[in-house]
Amino acid sequence: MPRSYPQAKSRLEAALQALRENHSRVTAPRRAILKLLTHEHGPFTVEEVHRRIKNAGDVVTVYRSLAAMEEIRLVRRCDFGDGAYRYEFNMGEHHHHHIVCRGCRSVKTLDFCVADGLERMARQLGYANVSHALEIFGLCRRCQKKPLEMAGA
Amino acid sequence: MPRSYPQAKSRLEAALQALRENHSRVTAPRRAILKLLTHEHGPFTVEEVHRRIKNAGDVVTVYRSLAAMEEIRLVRRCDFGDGAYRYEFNMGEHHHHHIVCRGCRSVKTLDFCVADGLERMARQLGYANVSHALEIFGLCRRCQKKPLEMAGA
DNA sequence: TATTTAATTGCAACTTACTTGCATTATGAA
DNA sequence: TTCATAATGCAAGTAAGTTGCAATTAAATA
Ligand SMILES: [Mn+2]
Ligand SMILES: [Mn+2]
Ligand SMILES: [Zn+2]
Ligand SMILES: [Zn+2]
Repeated sequence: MPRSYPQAKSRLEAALQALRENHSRVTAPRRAILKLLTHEHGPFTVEEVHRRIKNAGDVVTVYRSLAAMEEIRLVRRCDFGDGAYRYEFNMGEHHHHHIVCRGCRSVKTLDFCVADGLERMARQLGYANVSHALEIFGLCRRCQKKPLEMAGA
Repeated sequence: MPRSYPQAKSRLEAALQALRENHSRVTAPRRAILKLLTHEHGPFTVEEVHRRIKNAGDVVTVYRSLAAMEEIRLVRRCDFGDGAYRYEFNMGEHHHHHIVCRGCRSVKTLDFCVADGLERMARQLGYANVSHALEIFGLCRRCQKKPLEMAGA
């Protein structure tokens, strides 16, 4: 059971407010999606969000809602390279990176970034609008003990 | 016109040899694929490889060939997050990273890595088989001058 | 060189994550 | 309450990539 965030409720309220301020509307599916994202550790795939929520509506709604939330910077999308994007709540907080288990897809957060220097370098080379994607992959302890097929290695 | 690599011919020969040593077979499609990858700067999508090569056979063959070559470490796959994997020749060389233009998908190579420390950290946390993915994104100078739709921003 | 084995290919069908069009519903501003 | 328009649901469409299988062919071996 993932532990819920402290301040989850106020984060939820702030997120709903941000929706309103962006000419978006607060609907039952969006409320449910944001409740999950603010209360539990992600990131989550669209399918996971949809599965875990009552009132999330159609999957298409989850796709569209998360895309809209990304636009207005309520959530971040990340790519673990396994064919499904994942979303996590991030409302203006500093970005971070993950160690992702290739077996169970569990995630450890790395709360700092080593790519600032690279971004600066890219800007010096003339690039605008610079960003980066960084994920660490490995097999977690638990998955190392399981037979390989289960661990997905 | 991309400039061709020095030593391209011997790299190609070495690659074909590596295929043989791995109980793989040297076929016309594979020869053509490796000729492209050793002679021109990548990385390339499967579609690009297929389009630019006579004798590359069916696209499925390109998919399967590149997958096989990745298995035996002749090529590396990278993910620019735009829906199509890309492959570049890399036969035991040190890995590197890229600055990728979000407009034209042109690539600048960064011949060093800043994630070694993170990998070490992951191993200390108990992860095995650690690796990472890192790409820098931006809009290159040329694309900054184009209208936004063209630049894909 | 001829034989044999197993890797590779081509084709068509399939999967999967995600997108789009459109008619209907419902939010929230006026 | 009215009303403009944002969001939704459903169905259909994309697009990258995978898979099954029969036919082909590289290359090991006789
Ligand atoms: Mn995170
Ligand atoms: Mn490269
Ligand atoms: Zn694990
Ligand atoms: Zn560009």
